[in-house]
Amino acid sequence: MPTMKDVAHAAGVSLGTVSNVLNRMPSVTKENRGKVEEAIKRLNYRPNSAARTLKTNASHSIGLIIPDIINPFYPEVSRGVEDVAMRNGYALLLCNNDRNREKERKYIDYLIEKQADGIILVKPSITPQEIVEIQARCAVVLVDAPGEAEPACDFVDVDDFRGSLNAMKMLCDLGHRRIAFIEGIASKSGSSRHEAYLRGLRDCGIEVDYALIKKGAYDWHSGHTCTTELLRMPDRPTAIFAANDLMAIGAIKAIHDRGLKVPEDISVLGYDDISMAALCQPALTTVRQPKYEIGSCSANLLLKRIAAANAQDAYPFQNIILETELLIRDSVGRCRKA
Amino acid sequence: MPTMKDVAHAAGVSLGTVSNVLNRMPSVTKENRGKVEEAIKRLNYRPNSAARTLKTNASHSIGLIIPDIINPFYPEVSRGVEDVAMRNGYALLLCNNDRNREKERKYIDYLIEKQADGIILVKPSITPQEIVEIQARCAVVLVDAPGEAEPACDFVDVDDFRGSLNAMKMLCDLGHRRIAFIEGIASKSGSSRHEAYLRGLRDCGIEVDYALIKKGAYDWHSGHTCTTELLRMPDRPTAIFAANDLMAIGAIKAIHDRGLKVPEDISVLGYDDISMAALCQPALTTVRQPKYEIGSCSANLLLKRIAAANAQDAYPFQNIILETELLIRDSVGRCRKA
DNA sequence: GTGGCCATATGATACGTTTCATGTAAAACA
DNA sequence: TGTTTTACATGAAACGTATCATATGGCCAC
Repeated sequence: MPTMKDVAHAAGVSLGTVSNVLNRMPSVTKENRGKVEEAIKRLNYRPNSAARTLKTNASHSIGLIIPDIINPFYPEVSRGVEDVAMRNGYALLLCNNDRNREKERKYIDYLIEKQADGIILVKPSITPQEIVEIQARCAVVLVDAPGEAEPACDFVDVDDFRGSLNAMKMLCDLGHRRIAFIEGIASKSGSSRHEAYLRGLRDCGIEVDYALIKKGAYDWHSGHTCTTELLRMPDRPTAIFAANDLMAIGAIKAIHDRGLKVPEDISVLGYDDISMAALCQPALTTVRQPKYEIGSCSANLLLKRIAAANAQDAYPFQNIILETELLIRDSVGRCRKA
Repeated sequence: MPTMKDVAHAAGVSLGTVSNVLNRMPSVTKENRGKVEEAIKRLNYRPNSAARTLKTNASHSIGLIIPDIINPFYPEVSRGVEDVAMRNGYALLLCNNDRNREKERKYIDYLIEKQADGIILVKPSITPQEIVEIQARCAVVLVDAPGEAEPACDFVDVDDFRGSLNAMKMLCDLGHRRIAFIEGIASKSGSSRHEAYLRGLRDCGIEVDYALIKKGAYDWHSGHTCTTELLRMPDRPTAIFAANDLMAIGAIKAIHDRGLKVPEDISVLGYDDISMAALCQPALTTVRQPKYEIGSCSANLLLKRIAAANAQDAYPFQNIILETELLIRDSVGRCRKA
């Protein structure tokens, strides 16, 4: 592979001049610039980014650590990240940690070793203490981080409480009084939805029936089994709020299996708006999370932080809260039960 | 950040010894190894992979260029790639080209500049000539490449012809004679499915009715509109074979919109087995593509090629054809029309 | 014609590794 | 004991780039 030295020789100029041409420095005569550009083309020269990284201490790549790209929530998030990264000349290193603490640690170390300029950590399980250590080495943005001990860090979150409360209000407005909740695995966003469920009931003057709260696991299957249990109740719910779409779709399936209809017999409300939500039968009424924006905002935040770090100016950590949107489709209807 | 030199100094040994410890060379005494390891821990030293890449000419990272991670087909593919890559100490650089020739070129150049050891190109649109040029710089594996001029390259494909033919046979065996086909955008895999459709009809002695062949675009919407047209025909089909699941789901929706039932009135057959296929109503009978395996096989092939290149031994290009699987669910039934 | 100034070009140096030729001391042998 | 072999350890050199102090030459003012 040809190097800058080869280019310099071929163009009859010095190494420094080639460097100046490559880095768009103004102090190069038209003539030399032309000679260098010609030589680059002729030799088919490509810069070696490893050498550049070694010298400048900037790899122009960022890492994205997510639970699992197969989870229908994350492709859009990662696309948002990638678009912003690439638009700014940054490459994206993708890592799936399967919500496994150890894998997460390993990936972080790996990205640091790869000289990533920054890392976006989605649903991190590491401790605030560890985050501080990482920040000493590269920029960090947290997405949907556990809230208990919010560390000094940039982060992006979704206002799940507001989104869920809003959805609950709609259910109540449609006359539903017996509303079940299928929750997910414990997490900040999960507990926000749970709290909003309780608060929503209270706001409407409905007493909580804890038998209507079921523990799911964010997957289709648990939505199905939880719903089957709910349907066996003597006084079954007229609406089900599932903490994510996958469980909501499982719920619809369980309702159909029982020979009942959605939304005529039971209304089903989801959360997330994964692509399948619009296509299932009936189309799922759900709370849309701004998935792409989660990714693009995180990436923007990260790039700003990287730029600040390079310029040695520390500005305060930012905290972006994105809003949800209630998407009214076909799976929720007015309560028919007098 | 501490460097190897700092470690060497702290441990009271030479640079070479530290390097030998880091690279697991056997020729280091237990004593020195211990001293070095202690120093590494104490200083919290991390290797600088940019320097290593510069020296060894191996970045231990590979690129994956796909159309779009949001397309439900690709998350699993990319997960397959990532698992294999990471298991072998390679990082994954993810790029979405939106099936745009220019973006594809740009990403390839970018990956080469980043010193990627290899690139997996999914549905590439570049020319065989260009592929040869890239191969001079790094390993390449092609997935679902246009077949017209198969270049000298490793590649992974799916036997779409066989998979589709098999599915067509099932439709015929169930008594269907008027079978419609909704095709996708022209591509190798697309035309295989089309050919298998024609061949399947011929094998069963059914004459082709070109009015039953509609041009879709692999998206939900085109499946819906094509089907709506088909349903308006005086002698409408009893089965629809869509070239992918998204269009099949659109077809089901169109059929429902018309007040008809799947599979009682019309059978619908998909292709791909995206995650939503199992969850839609009725669950979609479809031809499963081994998506994860497409990714993992490609990555394995690529790593082998990289290893061979490093060892200077050129072995013949490999050509892996993966098989599909017919998944019989609920959207296809026996033909009711006497 | 001289001195000073600006614009541009030069090339040595350093970044953090790996590698390899060379050095050293202990072990093995005669 | 003296010589050869073995086992490790050493540190200089090189990978391809960016940077910066220094050099060069053209231009202007006096």
